[in-house]
Parts: sequence; C-alpha cells; structure tokens
Amino acid sequence: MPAQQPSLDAIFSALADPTRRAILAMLLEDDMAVTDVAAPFEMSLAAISKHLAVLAAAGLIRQERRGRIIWCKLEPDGLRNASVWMQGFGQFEPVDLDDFERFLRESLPLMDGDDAKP
Amino acid sequence: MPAQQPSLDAIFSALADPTRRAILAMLLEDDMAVTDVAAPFEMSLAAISKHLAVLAAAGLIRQERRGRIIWCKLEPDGLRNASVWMQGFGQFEPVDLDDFERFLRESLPLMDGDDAKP
DNA sequence: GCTTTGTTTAACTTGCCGGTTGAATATGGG
DNA sequence: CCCATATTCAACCGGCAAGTTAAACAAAGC
Repeated sequence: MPAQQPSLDAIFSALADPTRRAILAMLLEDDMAVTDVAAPFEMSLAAISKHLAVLAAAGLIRQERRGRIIWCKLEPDGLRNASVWMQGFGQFEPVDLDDFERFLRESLPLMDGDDAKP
Repeated sequence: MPAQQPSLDAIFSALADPTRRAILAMLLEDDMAVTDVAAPFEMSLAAISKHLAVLAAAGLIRQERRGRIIWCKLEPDGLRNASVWMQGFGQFEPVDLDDFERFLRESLPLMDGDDAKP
C-alpha cells in the first residue's frame, strides 16, 4: 500500500477541516507523536487519530512507527498537485512567505471554525 | 451582502467536489449562464444551481443577472488566500502553466470521482 | 508476566451534503 | 396578457463524515 497518488478530492476535503489544517500547521514546525498532536485540541484522541488517517490518506503527512510511538511528519509534496491546480486559476503574484506567516498566526488560535474574536 | 472574505473552510470544501472543480475549469474558458453550465452534467439543474451557490459563497465565482439569465464568472482572487496558505507548506517551484493545462485535460473528462483510465 | 503508555478499532449517534422532484419566481417575447 | 425560458426554493432522502466511548492491540518497563 504505497499510498498511490492521492486524488484532488482527497486532498481538498482533507484541507477543508480546520482541525486538520491546524494539525498541518503544527507539523510544519516539527514532527510530532500522535498524543502530542492531540494535546492542544479539546476532542478525543481517537478523533485526532482519525484526522491523521485522513491526512495520511490524502498524502499530506506520513506516519512512521518507531518503538511504540508513531511519528507524524509533513509530506510537502502532497500539496503540490493541488497547488498546481489552484494556481492555474489565478496567475497569482509570487507568494510572500510573510503572508503565510501572518496567515498562520491568524488562523491557528481558532481551530474550531471561523468565528474570530474581534 | 458583499460576500465578505470567505473562510478557508468554505474555499477548500467547495474545491473538494469534482463537479465543482469541473465547473471552475469550464468557467476558466468563458463566462457561462447557469443552464449552459449544467448542460454537460448528468445531474439536475437544481443540483448545479446549488453547486454554483456553494462556489459563490466560497468567493470562487460571481453570479450576476443580466436580463433573465444569470452569468457565472470566475473570481480568481477567491483562490488567493487558499493558495497562499498552501504554498507555505511547500516552497514549491514556480508553477508551470503547462502542468495546469495537462492537469485539466486529465481531470475534466471524469467529473464523477477519481477513477482514471490508465 | 503484569501494568503502563501509545495508538487504533469498533459500534454507535448526529448532522451535514449532495442529490431528487415539483412548485414558485422572475423576465422576455409574441 | 399569456406563454416559454431561466433559475431558484422547499421538502425530502440516503449516505457519509465527524464526534463520542469503550475495548483491543502493541511495545516498553519493572
């Protein structure tokens, strides 16, 4: 099961969930064990485990067991197809990484939807 | 209702549906009336109408009535936020528009899932 | 070998999503 | 005014996705 080229369906629906995006953002900083990934969230560990499975199925992360803990690491290539697809629509100006930084800061605190605290 | 900044939730879940992506690809070539958008699909007009509503809510298209037909046009800016978000994960090489072209050709014919003909 | 720690599986509930059909609401044309 | 065209609304249905809890499985440690 080499996780053959995941579909845009899988990738975009994986990204559609704020919890999963938050997880990706966390993994961007460092590889993490499942339990540690789950820590900041208010939902059950099982739920997070499922989210991780979804991300893995979409090719966005990889989970590899070492000892009894399972390490989750980002798989940046997984996003490439989707990124290519999207950019075709916009001819966007080259992306400013600072924008991304800011974006993360804005979107990380609220991992439960879209209601921002004004 | 100025369609205030749509959320990543809305954008990504809009993109997660193959029918909706196909619609976007169609609109990339030209603005279209709702009926014409619906034509190539095998589902009801009402269903397509809903899909269009979802895309509009996500800020990916705009629908403006002129006479009795409603024109759907792409709103490329709508993708920018999502694109910025995604690229932060990859530092992707500059996107090749030919890649996009090929991608479209591959993904357009099958607007019902992921089974590609090998 | 038993217990603890880490993670997944199973069974179940709930709510949303994508589709249907049929009626309702414009708008334009004879 | 009446009819046809264009689009949405409303009510409904089936399925799946996301969450829960409790049990199972795996690996380490004593």
